[in-house]
Amino acid sequence: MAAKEIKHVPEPVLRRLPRYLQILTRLKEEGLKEVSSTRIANELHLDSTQVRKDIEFTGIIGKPKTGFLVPQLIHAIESFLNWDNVTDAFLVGAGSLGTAILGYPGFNNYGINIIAAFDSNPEKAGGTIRNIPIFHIDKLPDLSNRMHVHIGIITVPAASANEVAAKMIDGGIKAIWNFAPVQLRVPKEIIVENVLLHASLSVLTRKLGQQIKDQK
Amino acid sequence: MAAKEIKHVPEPVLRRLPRYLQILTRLKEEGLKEVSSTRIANELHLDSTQVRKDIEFTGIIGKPKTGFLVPQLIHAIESFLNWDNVTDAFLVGAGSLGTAILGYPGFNNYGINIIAAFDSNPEKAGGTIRNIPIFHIDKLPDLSNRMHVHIGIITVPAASANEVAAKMIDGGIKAIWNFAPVQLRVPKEIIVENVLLHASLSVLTRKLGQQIKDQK
DNA sequence: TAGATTGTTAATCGATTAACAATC
DNA sequence: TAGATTGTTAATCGATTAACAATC
Repeated sequence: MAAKEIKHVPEPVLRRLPRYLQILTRLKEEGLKEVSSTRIANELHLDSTQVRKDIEFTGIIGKPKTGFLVPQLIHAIESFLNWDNVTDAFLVGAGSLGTAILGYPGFNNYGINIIAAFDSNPEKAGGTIRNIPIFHIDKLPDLSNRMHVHIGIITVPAASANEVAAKMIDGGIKAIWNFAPVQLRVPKEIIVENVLLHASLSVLTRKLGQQIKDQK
Repeated sequence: MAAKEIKHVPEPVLRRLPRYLQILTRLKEEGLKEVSSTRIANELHLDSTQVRKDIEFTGIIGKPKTGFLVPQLIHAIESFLNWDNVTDAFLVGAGSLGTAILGYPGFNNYGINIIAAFDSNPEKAGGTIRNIPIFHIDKLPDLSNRMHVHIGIITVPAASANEVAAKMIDGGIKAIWNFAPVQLRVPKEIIVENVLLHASLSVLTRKLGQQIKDQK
């Protein structure tokens, strides 16, 4: 008997699931009990087959003619993304972006809980931002190891991002959410998810530039 | 004679180009004059053929054996992304995320210049954040039309994002950079680029959850 | 020259979309 | 029942990667 097959989940699927969740949460509030893949697909301008295939990854089975049970589907997606057990995280870089992320109340719904922030500026250490304590960056490895923190968030300038990543890895951090526009050099077992705002802007500015050019 | 063929540029290409730019800028500072696709590919863990193909879109021709001229390549990518002429933008939602984006000095390098911010809170109107004036959201359509602003940035909560988008479109805005975790309902000629932080987190939390599970 | 690198065509890979029998 | 929807296989599409002659 073969071990339970763990099917590889394509990243595009992982990126669509929270979008389904957003729709589902809204529909649940509206009192809807069941939803079809067609409905979800229409709201997001996707193909219904794609939605069904994505949902299949979560292990949920639908019913012909009616679709999927909304609460069940919500629970399945949340559990699939590991959002049902919230993981502690450290944030490094208490500048404006870091402060914004510390202040965002919603991340607990997305599976992470920021319990401390760090900065290289000694004047910031000792203070708090929205009740989250700030420490000097040098304390990170030790604190991280002692508290078994697994997620690190990098919101420092590009020039110091790799240095910060090294300290995180020292501290036993396993996954890095990186907002700095640089390629992090880390061992391959470290999970890195980049939020590259410049890459996002490039899509927007190029398309806009082309549209304006086309009109001429 | 056929009109000059405008080849479709795949989005993945547009997202990689600014990453090349980041490497190139660094190498230029280090005094490097020429760079090969192999070099760029290695730094970003990509395939060199892919890098060459991406560069081909910008119209730059390299030289066998030596590669591409660094300053020429930088200029070509910037011009391709329309980053050489900076476009004015309005930001709506002067909360923590909005403030962080207003405070980020680097966006001018990425082709946009935020000239005003808006908020629904009348107490914020009249003030400034980092020298950028804040107005009440109701003023947006008129101001936008008069100043010919083409880019709008949405940093309001999900619940009000569509309302804001409607006001932007009223104001003649053509491209929206959306940070709210909702699907915007806009006419198809409006360019929307989403920064979905929850989608990014889903990739991270799922991978981390799996890694931890695999170790058991 | 010898060898590294380009530009480009062909092959592969993976994700999306189409088609359709099974089901409630 | 009739008809909408599921689950799944097959076809298509598009992006990535491999191969290689041309070039400096």
